[in-house]
Amino acid sequence: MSVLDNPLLNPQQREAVDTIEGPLLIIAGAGSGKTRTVTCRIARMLELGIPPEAVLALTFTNKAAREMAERVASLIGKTSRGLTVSTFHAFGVRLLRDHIPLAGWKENFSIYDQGDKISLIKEASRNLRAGSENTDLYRIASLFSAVKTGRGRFEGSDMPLKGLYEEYQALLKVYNAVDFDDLIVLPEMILSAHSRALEKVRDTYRYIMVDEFQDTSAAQYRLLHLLGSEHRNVCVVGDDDQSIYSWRGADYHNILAFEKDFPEVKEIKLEQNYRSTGTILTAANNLIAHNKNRKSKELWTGSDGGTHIELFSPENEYEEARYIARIIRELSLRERKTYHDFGVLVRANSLTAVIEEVFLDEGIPYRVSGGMSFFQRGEVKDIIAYLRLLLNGDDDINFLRIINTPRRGIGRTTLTRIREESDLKKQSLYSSAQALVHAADTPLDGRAIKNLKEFLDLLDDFSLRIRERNKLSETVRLLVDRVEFWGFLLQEHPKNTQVAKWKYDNIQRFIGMIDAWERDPDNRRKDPWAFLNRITLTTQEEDGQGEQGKVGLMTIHAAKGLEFDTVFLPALEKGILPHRRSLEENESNLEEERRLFYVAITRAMNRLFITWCRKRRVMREEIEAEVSPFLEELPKDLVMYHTPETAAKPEEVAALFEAFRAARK
DNA sequence: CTCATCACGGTTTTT
DNA sequence: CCGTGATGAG
Repeated sequence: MSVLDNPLLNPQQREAVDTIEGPLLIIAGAGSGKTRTVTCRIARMLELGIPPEAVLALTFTNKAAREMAERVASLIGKTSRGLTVSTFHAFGVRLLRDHIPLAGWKENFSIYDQGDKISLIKEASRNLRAGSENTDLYRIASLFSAVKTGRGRFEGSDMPLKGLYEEYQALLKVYNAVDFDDLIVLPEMILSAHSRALEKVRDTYRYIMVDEFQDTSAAQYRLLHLLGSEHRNVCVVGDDDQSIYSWRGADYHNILAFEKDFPEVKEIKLEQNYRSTGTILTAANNLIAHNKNRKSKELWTGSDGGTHIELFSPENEYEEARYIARIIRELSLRERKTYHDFGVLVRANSLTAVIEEVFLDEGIPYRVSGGMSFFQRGEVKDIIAYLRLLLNGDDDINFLRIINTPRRGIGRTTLTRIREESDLKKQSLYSSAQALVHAADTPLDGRAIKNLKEFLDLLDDFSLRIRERNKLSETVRLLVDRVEFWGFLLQEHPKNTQVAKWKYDNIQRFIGMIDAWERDPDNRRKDPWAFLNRITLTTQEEDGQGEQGKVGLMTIHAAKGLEFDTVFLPALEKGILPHRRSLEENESNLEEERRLFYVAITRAMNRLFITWCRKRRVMREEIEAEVSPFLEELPKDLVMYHTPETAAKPEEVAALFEAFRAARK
């Protein structure tokens, strides 16, 4: 039986699935069965005999990539080896693995994440003796990113930044490291300049598919164009109304560029929504109609009606959280919903704190996604830093991170000496440290030499172990023991063994993850370098098991692509959604903020609860909160103001709960 | 060189 | 209110 016979496909979807050759643009509204269409299309390709190696599917997040691979596998009944489903960035790594020497880097390069990038900018600034200009490093980092990807210039900003950027770039190269932007920009550069490499890549990936196309950046588009303009079998899927990553360079104008660069493109619109009630969909349609810049599109649904959107304005954020908790409990009792039917979506990570507190207090199980990733926790990053350094001795940033972690008596003076040597000889800190330890006229005192030598011997020892291809998880376990990390954690948290324990557990968990990765039969490349790159590109925590049956608490951004029976949107306040800082940055961000609201609404299948507080505690003070102006853009007849009286009283809830418990026995 | 104390700020969103 | 970074004493 062919994929095309799948009864779940509507005519538009089927046409998309059956259009394999030539450029294809699928405008897929929220909840329009996009994933099904895309995965069926891949299955169709394989069915037609296209070898999996020739198919490249690019997604935006790791999670999306994993899900797509899984769904394709379940469609064709086996894991399709050879199929490439990856994020743009991971694909960039793959290209660089083969070709980076062409750009002047060595093959064992390190990838620097946001944190490393900030450290590197600090380092560059120190080198230039630019003084500790406490200008916002965060902003500098994003300006550098804009410049590198070709969507920003230094004009208009302060002049010293250009020098700083050049130093930053030079350091990256010396450290044999690349940042996230390089993962896109370097492949583009290499492939543009080396036609043989380009031809090889083009011949390999003859069918390309891009999911969440509205989230691609200009640089990513250029890379895509490079890969696909020859064979033109490029299919992009997106929804301009769900473009919410412009701050990161995403540019939904790529949709227009695509139409221009591939004029023979076939366009298919998926406008039937299978997710939400008529009420929710109408509200979403009315809201998004306020945006001027969009491709016209109107979602419709076969199902009608649905309950009103419920509004409520609690006194403060605690009352708001308790209100949400109460509704969740009521609905799970009355309507037999399970906890994972509920999603609480917020604009900013900081808004989750109070809700977590109350959920914890009221015994509502929840899971938070987004926020700091496991791999970015300090103690885990420390261990990762060891590994990075062991694989790439030029990596000064990671050298600096661990040279005195755990404390080994190497301080500022010694470090300054090593830096001087390194500046003088133009070599890495590691090499300079080696040189200073063994030099006859070393400026270091005996104690420093001894400590430093111990550290270097440790590095040499473990670098050998890694090269000998010992089991990585065992090697890391040994390393953690050897540097006495547990003792270090205890020393760092003298008053709080709990915290030390927690951090140590994280490290054990990390080792467990390495172990699992080494055992995974689906991994083709098992070298430590591949592992490190993988986790550097995994900033969002992978949804592990044990997450079933919990309320989803996350940012709106993190909720994209998900759906919930019931959605809560707390803090729908002026200054939060639309976010003040977003508007301060650029007035025109208002439309993106509205899209954010749109994405949030369209996550809901059946019910939507919107709340805003009268007062809210921000930092130290309590401020008067105001309702978001977006709320007025929802049709009045679809909303209903929820007064506490209409809700169940606590006694009633208790009674229901008792009945529920009795029923289970 | 390490430890303690103090001041400060809280990052919108993530590969 | 809590965690991080700078600064100064031992």
